[in-house]
Amino acid sequence: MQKNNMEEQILLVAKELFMQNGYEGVSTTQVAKAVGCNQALVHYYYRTKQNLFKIICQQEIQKMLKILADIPQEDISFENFIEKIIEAQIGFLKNNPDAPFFIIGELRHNSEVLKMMKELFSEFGKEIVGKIRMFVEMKQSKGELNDVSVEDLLIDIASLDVMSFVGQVLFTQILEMDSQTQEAFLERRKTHIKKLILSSIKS
Amino acid sequence: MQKNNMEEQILLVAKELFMQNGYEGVSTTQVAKAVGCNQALVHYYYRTKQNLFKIICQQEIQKMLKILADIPQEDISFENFIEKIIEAQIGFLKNNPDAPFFIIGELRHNSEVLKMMKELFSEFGKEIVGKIRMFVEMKQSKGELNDVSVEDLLIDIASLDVMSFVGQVLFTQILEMDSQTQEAFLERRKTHIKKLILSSIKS
DNA sequence: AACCTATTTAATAACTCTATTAAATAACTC
DNA sequence: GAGTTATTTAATAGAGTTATTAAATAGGTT
Repeated sequence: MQKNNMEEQILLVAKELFMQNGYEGVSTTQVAKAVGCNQALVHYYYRTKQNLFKIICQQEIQKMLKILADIPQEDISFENFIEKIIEAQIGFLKNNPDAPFFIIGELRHNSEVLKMMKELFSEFGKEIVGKIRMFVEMKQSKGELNDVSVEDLLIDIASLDVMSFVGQVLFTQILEMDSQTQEAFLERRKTHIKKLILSSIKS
Repeated sequence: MQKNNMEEQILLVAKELFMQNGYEGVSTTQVAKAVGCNQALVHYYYRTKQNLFKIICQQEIQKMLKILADIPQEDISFENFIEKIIEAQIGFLKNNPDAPFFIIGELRHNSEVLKMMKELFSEFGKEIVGKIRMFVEMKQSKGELNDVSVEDLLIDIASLDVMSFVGQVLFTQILEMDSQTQEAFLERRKTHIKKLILSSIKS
C-alpha cells in the first residue's frame, strides 16, 4: 500500500485494533495486514509489540484525563460545572466508545496499564481533583452544597457515564436497538444522570 | 497430581484463570499446568477451549443474574427492597471481584459472551425486571415514588455497584490503599450508593 | 487372571506468534 | 550519477498455540 507515513499509519491502525481487541487480542502480523505493510516494519518502527502498546496507552489515557482538565471553572455556577463535567465525559465516550471496555478490560491483567494510570494520574489527575475539591469546598462553605466528598462525587459521575456505554452495548444486543434508538438512549441517560447527580448534592 | 475428580478440577481452575485473564489470556497448556495434569486431558473432557470457556461463562453469568432473582419481594418496603438489591450486588461482587472486569473485558470482542448474555437474559432477566417493574409501578401509583423508569433505576444501581469495584482497583494502585482501607472504601461506597439511590427516587 | 472401559499421558501435526536478519528498494546528498 | 542513509521486504529461528492420535495405565467386573 505504501502510505506516505507508515510510522504514523501503524500507530493509528494499531490504536484501533488494540482498543477493540486488547493487547492479547492483536498480533503484529494483524496490525501489518490492516495497515498493508510487511510485519517486520511494525517492529522496525516500534521494536516490540509491548512498546507499541505502551505508546498507544499513554496517548489514550492522557486524552481521557485531559478532558476533565479542559473544563473551565471560572465564572460558572456549580450546577453548570457539574453539567459540563458530565457533558465532557459523555462527549468523549461518544467519540471513543471502546475506551471503557479497553481500560477496564486491560486493567484486569495488564499491569502495564495500571502502572500507567498511576503515573499519569500523578501528573495530571491530582491537579484536576484538587481544583474540583476547592470548588466543592467553597460552595460547601457557602451552604449551597451538602457534605458530599469530592471522591464520591467524581466516582458517581464517572460510574454513571461509563456504564451508560457498557449498558448501551448490552441493551443494543438484548433489546435489538437500532442506531437511532441507541443515540436516544444515550441522550436520555445524559439528562437522567445530570438530574440524579444534581439532586444528590443539593444541600 | 491425579486429584480424584479431574473433570471438575479442570473446570474450577479454568474458571479462575479465565476470570482473571480472559479468553485470549489463557491457554489450555496453562490450565493443565495449573491443574497438574496433561494438556490433552483438558481436551479429552471439554474437547475445545472454546467449549470449556462457554460452559464457564454460562455458569458465571447465570450466577450473576440469579442474585437479583433471589431477592425476596414480599412484605417489604420499597426502600428496603432497593437496599437489598444493592447489598446483594455488592455482596456478589465481593465474592467475585474479577467478574466486572471479565464481563466488560470480554463483552468487547468476544461475541460469544454477548450472545450468552442475551440468551440468559431472555431466560432469567426478563422475569426479574418484570417483577421489579410491577413493584415500582405499584409504589408509583400510591405516590410513594417519583416517575423514575425501572431501566434507569437498575442501570444506576448496577453502574454504581460495579464501578465501585473498578474504582477500588484503580485507587488501590494510585493511592496505595492497604486491604483494610479497601474494605472500608467499599463499605463507605455501599452506604453512599444506598443514600444516593433512595434520595433520587423519593417523590 | 482376563476382559473391558475410563482415564491419563507422550508425541506430534499444523498453525500462529514475536523478533531478528540480510537483502532489496527508495530517497536524499554531494 | 555515485554514495549514503532510510525504508521496506522476504525468510526464518524459536517458542507457543490447539487439537488429535495412539499408547499406557488404572479400576471395576466376571
